[in-house]
Amino acid sequence: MKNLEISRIFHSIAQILEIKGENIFRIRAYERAALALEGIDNIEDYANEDKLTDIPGIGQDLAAKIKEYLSSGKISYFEDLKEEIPEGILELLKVPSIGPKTAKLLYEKLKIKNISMLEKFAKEGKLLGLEGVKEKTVENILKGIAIVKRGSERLDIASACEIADRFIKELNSLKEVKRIEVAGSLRRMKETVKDIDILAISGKPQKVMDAFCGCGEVKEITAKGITKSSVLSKDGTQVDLRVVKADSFGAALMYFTGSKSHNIKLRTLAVRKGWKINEYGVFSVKTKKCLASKTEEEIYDLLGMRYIEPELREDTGEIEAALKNKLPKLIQLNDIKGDLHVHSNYSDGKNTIAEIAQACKSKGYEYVAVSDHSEALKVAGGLSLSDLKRKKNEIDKLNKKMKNFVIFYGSEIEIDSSGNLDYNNAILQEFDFVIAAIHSGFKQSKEQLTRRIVKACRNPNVDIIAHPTGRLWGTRDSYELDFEEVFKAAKDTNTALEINGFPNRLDLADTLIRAAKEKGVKFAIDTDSHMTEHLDYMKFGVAMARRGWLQKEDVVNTLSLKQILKFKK
DNA sequence: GCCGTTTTCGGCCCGACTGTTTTCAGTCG
Repeated sequence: MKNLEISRIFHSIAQILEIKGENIFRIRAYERAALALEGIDNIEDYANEDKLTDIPGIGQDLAAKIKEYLSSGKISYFEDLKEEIPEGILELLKVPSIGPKTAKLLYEKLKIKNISMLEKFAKEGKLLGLEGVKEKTVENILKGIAIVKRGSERLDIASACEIADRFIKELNSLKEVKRIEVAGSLRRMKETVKDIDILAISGKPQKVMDAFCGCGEVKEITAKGITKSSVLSKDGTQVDLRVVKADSFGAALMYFTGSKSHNIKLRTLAVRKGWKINEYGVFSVKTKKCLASKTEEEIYDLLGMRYIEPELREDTGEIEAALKNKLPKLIQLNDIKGDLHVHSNYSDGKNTIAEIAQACKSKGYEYVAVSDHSEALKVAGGLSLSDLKRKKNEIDKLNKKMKNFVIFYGSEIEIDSSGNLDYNNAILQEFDFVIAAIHSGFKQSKEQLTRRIVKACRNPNVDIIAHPTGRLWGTRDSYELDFEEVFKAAKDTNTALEINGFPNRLDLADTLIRAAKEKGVKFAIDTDSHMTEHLDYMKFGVAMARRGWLQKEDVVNTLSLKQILKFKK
């Protein structure tokens, strides 16, 4: 992903400039641009159409640097900067409690160039002579190094939800807590999160803070104040709690939900109107009077815009859309009428088809497609032709017994290395739903992988492409695809692209969903369940769809039983 | 370095907590 490579370089440039003590606004411009680029998956399209400066935060200068990187793989300005400040010093900034000023001090006074040198110096007491450094600072640096060493992996959304729930449950039992909510990137439902933010209402913040820091889940307290504290949970996740009064809950929730760039843009808009936004409310600069604070709705309303759902708050056009009253009406969990990608014990799933059907029915669904692996995927118990026959018979029998619910006979079919499907067309025609997927040959070229998926779309029996980019969080990166080609093929052949709700997949990614939607592609939100408990992952799939600005109409499994029969090929 | 209902210059979001100071700079979100 070129956009992420450039984003990282801009971020590094900002850090080097900060160490050099350059103009803070120039530094912010690089940081802002780095953030903006994270959300642009088709940066080459912007460059080719000469539209780079359409991206907020990208002007003439940065556009030229992006073009330079796309054509040469380098940004000469960055190469020059690295001559001045060794790149290794940026490593020091990863240590919590070390920022640019400290990094500069460590490099200039002691020639410390990396974390292992820093650890050695700290343990030998050699940092103590430095200006403003005493025992406590050294202690914090060593703690910080321990945190970096433990690894900075981001938490998957499901684990983060579990940790947050445990804290919230414990705090909610206090009579001093009037209300408590998750905020931060978890409320925005980002695929992975770095830390967990929790916001509470209470008139007795000190009591709440004491309870929070004393939670059974807490391993270490990193900061404890009257209204704000940070702890590390037993599994090493940072959890922040902020306590405010009921009057400022809306403003605090907004501030604490972010994203940072969303907040900055709102605050900038407010400044132009002679207002100031902080976590306590919107205030008139002149009269100091509070104009709105209790709910998020009244704040957005005051700013002259529609309420913006948390999943959209990334400063990728949602504020402009809200001002023009052009926000989409986002899909909701209860719009979903069925799950089209579920594994049974015929392949590598745990439950019987009857159990799956019952669980789906009790969720209020009208249908489920039991789509086990195809024969080639032996490791996952892919079904032979005789298995298929047995499975079809069982489904037919169950369907005769079930009322107001239908089990579809489905399969998740292997796309082989040249784009052919595992079963022949005569067998494929038998299925109610065919989901095609790549599970091997990830290292092929972008062209080969694209051709495989496009070929699968063109097969008249294929209804859905499962987990289209194959990424597994923390294990495997996406394989490379020409998305323009894939989206076009999906649109032209009326093949839905899957949004896979399984927490370590969540694939397609939100930015790609949005790009595909603009090309007119339809989607299926599935769970890829391997046991009935996994059916709950639908909420994560729907969250990704919402982050991709999808409406009910964009998603095929919001269709009623009658309607979806018309969709499938 | 970006940006514009204060438009080509002169602004640029805002506050809590910590450690080391004795009023504040640095870090973080």
